Amino acid sequence: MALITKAPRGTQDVLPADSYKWQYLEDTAIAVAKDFGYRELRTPVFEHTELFQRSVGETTDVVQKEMYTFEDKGARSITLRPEGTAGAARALLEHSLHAEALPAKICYLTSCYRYEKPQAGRLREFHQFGIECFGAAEPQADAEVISVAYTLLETLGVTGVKLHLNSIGCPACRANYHEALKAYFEANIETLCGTCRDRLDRNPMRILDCKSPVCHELAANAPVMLDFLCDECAEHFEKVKACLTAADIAFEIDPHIVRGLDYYTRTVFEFVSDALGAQAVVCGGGRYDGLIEELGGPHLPSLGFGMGLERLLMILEAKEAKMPESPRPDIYIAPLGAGAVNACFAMALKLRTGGVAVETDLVGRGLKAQMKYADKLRARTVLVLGDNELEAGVARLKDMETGEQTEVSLDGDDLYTTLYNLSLRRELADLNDLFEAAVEDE
RNA sequence: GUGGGUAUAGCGCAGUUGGUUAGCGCGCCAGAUUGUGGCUCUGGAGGCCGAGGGUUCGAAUCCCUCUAUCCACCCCA
Repeated sequence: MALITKAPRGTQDVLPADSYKWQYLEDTAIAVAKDFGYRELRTPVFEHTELFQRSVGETTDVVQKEMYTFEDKGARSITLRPEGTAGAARALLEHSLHAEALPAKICYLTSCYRYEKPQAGRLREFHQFGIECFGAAEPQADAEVISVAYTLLETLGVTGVKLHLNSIGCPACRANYHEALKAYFEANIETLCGTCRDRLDRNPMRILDCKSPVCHELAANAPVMLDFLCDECAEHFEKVKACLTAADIAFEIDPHIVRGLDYYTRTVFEFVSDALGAQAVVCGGGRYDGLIEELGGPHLPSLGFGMGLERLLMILEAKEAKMPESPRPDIYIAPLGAGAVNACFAMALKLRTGGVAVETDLVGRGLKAQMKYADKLRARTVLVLGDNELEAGVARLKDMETGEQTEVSLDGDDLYTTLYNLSLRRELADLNDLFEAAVEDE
């Protein structure tokens, strides 16, 4: 296929047949965040390149090889955001949001861009829901942020997801640990696989995760980060765990979690799904107590998470979680004969203004074809309007599920009332379904 | 960046050791039913067989190159 009719590599269109699912995800995420006091922040798709170099970290893969960076016509180096936290932190400082009551709690829905090789659950343009809690040092903040992700997943009916938790300490205890880890692996350097020898300098903690059997065996006896935490970090971690336990949020300690962005400190966590293949992390986040200072702001201990929306949707579909139905017309109005066209148009407009979803003919189909079309659209009802009906002022409204026809008057609000009653009955039925589902869950 | 699989109609697929006009299912359009959908039947439209090059009398089929896509490594959401 010619390039001109092909979306760029690693990007996806959300088609009209699926967009309602995205609206559902986004609406639910924002609603849950709102209950926890997180208000939406919108930041630009692109930022100054330096922002990401400083916050994400010069040595990370994301900065070194995955950013979409270009020079604009004013000779500025610009980068499409590879993640959401940096822009949020920048906006916080630029508008002094931290000068208002602390903590500053924000959430966002953003597209992110990374030049990677696409595979299952990994795109070059992907979408994140995220939250950030700026200026909250207490362990309850860690638990709260985690509980937002937890609650969202619960609300969406996601199953098969586990919370993995770790603490990577502060820069001081982490340095000690890295030394111990390096010493351990260097003593066994001949046994390590090729990739792990490379990792030794850059990110020794990655070796713990290596799939090669030799490295795996070595890793089993390697020193564990949690043993190297300083007193403050250890205490903080204990309190986070206690807080989660008190709230019945299950977690498992996973000493292998290593966030790939430099700004993380202390608590790090991942929500891992069993439905995703190799890219199993649907949500990842943690604490970043040093980031705001790094960007020239005050000392402002903070934390947050990012949740991959494409991955989230993949899970919902794999697990066949309950989602709303795709939208459908309440009524299809079929004009019959040239004389009825304008009357149909006027009636459609009047109903639409009153909040009814109406479809009518735009392509000159015959009646039979219109019925088929209405069926395809899954219209709940059909009203045929021809000369007879217009003259009599009365038409028959057909219920497309039962085939039953009800007489309605065309003048006055008879039709509107009938449709209203139908939709009311429908809503009551939906409520009933919800109720029954809730009872089943008990 | 490294590896492996795949590429035929809008979608899902068949196409035998190379052989004449490339098929099937679903979907789309129309008719059977002159004012009523779903079921059935009939007909129709829709393809540079991913792109370029090569071998051959002849290529969807064999060879080479490229591209796209999927999966995995790596990395992360």
